[in-house]
Amino acid sequence: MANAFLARLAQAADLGASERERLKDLCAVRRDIPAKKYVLRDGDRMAAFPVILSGWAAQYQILRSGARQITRLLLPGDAYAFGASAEAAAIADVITLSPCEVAMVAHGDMIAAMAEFPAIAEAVRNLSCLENAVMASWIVNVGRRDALERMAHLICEVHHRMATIDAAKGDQLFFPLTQDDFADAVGLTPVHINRKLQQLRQEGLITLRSKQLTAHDLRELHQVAGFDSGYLRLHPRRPDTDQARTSAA
Amino acid sequence: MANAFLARLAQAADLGASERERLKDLCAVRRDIPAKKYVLRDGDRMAAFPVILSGWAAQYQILRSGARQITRLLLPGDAYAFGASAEAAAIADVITLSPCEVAMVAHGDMIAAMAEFPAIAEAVRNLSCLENAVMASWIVNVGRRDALERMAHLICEVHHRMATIDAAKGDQLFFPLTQDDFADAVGLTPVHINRKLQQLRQEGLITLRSKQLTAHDLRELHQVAGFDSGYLRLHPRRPDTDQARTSAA
DNA sequence: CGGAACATTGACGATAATCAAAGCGAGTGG
DNA sequence: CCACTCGCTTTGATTATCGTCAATGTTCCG
Repeated sequence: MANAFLARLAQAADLGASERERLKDLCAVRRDIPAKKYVLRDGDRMAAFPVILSGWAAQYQILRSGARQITRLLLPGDAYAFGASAEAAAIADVITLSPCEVAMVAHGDMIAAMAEFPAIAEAVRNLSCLENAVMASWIVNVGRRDALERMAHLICEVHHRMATIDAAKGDQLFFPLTQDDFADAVGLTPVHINRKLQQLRQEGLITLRSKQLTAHDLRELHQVAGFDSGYLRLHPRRPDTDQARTSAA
Repeated sequence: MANAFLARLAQAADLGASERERLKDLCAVRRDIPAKKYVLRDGDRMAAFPVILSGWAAQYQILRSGARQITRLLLPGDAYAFGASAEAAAIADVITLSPCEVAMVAHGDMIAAMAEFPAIAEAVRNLSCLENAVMASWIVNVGRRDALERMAHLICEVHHRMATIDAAKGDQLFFPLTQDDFADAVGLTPVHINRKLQQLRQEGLITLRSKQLTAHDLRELHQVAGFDSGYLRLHPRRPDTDQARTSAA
């Protein structure tokens, strides 16, 4: 499998051969990290930022009360705070949810690459915009959907993202979230997650066993979740509309 | 008052005179928009993105059920989706919450400015990182805090942000949110907002009348909210630590 | 003065949290 | 190879926060 990070950036902007070469070099330093281990601890002043090459990780916060809220899932190809200054980035904790292979990209190297190749800078900007869109959708999810919808929506999002990077076999995907993790991602309690998960199973929507999730009726799951994948597309309708226009003219 | 957008970018990176000149030119096209009017409708393919120069606006989403969730408050100096490609940005609705003066910055002009001045590109990247941090804190807010804490936290955030741009007179600030708006920002119902607002008043924490908010005990309000302004700082402790180090050496 | 938007109140209901205990399953060490 | 543990899942009973519905007040503005 090719470098997930490179693939991701290539989706976000048109990269030439030299851009690709350069990006490949950036991911030279790699680490293997087991599940449930820190990738990043709050307060780390980072000279390099982590890029997930395989596995799942999560960015989260812990409150005084001890409650945890996951604010972002990092799937293969995702990066934490790339491009931002080391100071601005030293905010969140990042933990692995499954064994992960992560690349540490030196901050200065990335800046240099962006300066040299405008296409890389553009890709980073677009990816950052996508990140924002995903976080906005999480706010909506947690703020305005009930338990079942929330869970269904997260599953839809994750399935779509995994499919985008060819990490889903049809309607099946690796889903390493513990019920506790799931709860912390959608702002519910593990107990409630458990009950609603049973409902999703009883309604024949999903199967989830030993970190393997199957969506039996994706159409219906989208319906339940109120899921619309539009916000996950980096170039909505660019190919079609452009074509449509030229053929119409 | 100087251009709020320029001031914002200047906070995010060190800008020279020429950078400032260029940025000033970018905000040439301005519009005055009354309260509760669209700044941007979903699907608008944007050749320019809006920058709020004065007033409050909000980015939001509406669900099938009709429920609305505000995903981001745009205060003076904030911009929507700057730097991102027009396609990637055409996702959300933006509406004014008070009368606003907004500048429309041409997308190509911004790209050009970033290409020409690395400091501007850096500022944009850092601001984008800040945006992310704020959205993450919203996810935490809506996901893991109860009604009173949520409301207190939003007030703290907004107060801090307004203070940063010199738009707060001490513990007083312009707060144009309707109780409906407030509800949609923190994922509650207007009725519940009303009741908890009374509690905040009874406990002597705030006064809120005719869009004017006063925080009588900011310390205590922070306490209630579990608010820590760290995530809103673009350059956490850069001045101090650098100084500390040089003096220690 | 009249109306519209916004704020407030009350009664009731529902979704999700809490508390506590028991079951299950995979990996470990004896 | 079997008991043992530890992390995770499941279940039940009870509670509480917040939502819903509906009516009444209030303020602002033309």
